[in-house]
Amino acid sequence: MEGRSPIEAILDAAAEVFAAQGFAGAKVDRIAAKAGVNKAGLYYHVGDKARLYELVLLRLFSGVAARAEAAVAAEEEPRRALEALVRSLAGTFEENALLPKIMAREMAGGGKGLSDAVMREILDVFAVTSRVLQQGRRAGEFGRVNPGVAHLSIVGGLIFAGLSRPLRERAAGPAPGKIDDLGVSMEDMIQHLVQTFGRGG
Amino acid sequence: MEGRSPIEAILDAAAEVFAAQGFAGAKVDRIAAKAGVNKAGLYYHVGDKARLYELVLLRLFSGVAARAEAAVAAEEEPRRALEALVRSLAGTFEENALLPKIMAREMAGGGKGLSDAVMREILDVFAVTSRVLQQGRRAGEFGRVNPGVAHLSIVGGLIFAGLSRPLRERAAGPAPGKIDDLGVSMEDMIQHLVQTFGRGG
DNA sequence: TACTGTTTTAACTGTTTGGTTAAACCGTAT
DNA sequence: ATACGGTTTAACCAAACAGTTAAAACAGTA
Repeated sequence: MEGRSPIEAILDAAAEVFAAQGFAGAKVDRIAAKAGVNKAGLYYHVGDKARLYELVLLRLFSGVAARAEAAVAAEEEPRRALEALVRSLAGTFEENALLPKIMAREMAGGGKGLSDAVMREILDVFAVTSRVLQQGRRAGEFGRVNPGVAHLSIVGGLIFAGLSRPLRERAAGPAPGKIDDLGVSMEDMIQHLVQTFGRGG
Repeated sequence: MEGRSPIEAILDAAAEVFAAQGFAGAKVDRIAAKAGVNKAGLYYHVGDKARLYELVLLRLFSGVAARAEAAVAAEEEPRRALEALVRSLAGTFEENALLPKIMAREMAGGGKGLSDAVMREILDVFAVTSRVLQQGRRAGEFGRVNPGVAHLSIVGGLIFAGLSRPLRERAAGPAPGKIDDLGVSMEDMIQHLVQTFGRGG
């Protein structure tokens, strides 16, 4: 917690606490302490708790669609584009594990805390999925699939797989060298999704 | 809120509030008010907030596996058994929409609030999926699929589809007669899952 | 050094919250 | 009547909490 600006430190700390405890469970004092600033400093730099949450969400979600878009654009073949999309999303969710957590919490709450900007980002991701599937179908390589179903399956599957990992590890018991808890790795999930939607329906 | 026992009224109210607001966001006074009892009465009948939450979870999760089990047992043919399983789970999640919400929140929190009993129930559901797939493969009707991948896809897909509905409706805008928000109905999702895992990989 | 604007901080405030208490209430058996 | 278990309730409490304040520390700069 040294080189970054205080705002960045605050947003990082806040994202962690919001993800782990939820909005109501997150205590401003705790976030400030984790960020290494005084609570009053937090209010000075960022604003109140609601604004802090909004900024955290924006930071977490912004760029997800662009990243997926770029990954897809780098591929010509539809099947490769689909795989690039799935891997991009999986990478996003894995590198920034706080995003799925906060997303899950928000969805449980009906998405009341999602600003229009965040909603737009989410829709942009869906647009990428939709386009990839459409191009694949036009090229005669993919079957006819409802793009909404595909998108929900891909995003839902990846998020659910990531979030359920602690549960699966717990269920597997204290097995010392066990690599893939309960026999499911993220790679398994990715390949399943690519195969499912990269083939006909 | 008349015929039921006060405990049932309390647990019902608590489930709603916990699902909508999370554990920290749920206020005991609000739950008591919603249940039509005094806060002290709530403590008298149930206990403190943690115990209340535990009871709510037990009530929500218990029977899910048994119901799926029964649905599956009623079918002979593997493909029908798979469909029965998926429909049973979809029914459970739809009739009791609080379950996916609380589940999502728990997973975001690493499942720290899930008692061993609840974990066992979750594992029992997985066992049903696993068995159905195994029987289908033995009968030569299903392809080789990682049962963990299948289970995560089915449960994750159904839960994610259900939870994302408010978001999709919001994204679709105030369209008066629109039936299936953003073109995805639960039936679409079910049929996709049944087809995906009821065929070879 | 003195001045100015920014950043940091300890201390404080008003409210909300989980949880308790002691008294009142109620049906019923004596 | 009254004594008694189970139940309900208003009032209360201490701790936790989001948010504020006013003063101090700091950084630049003339």
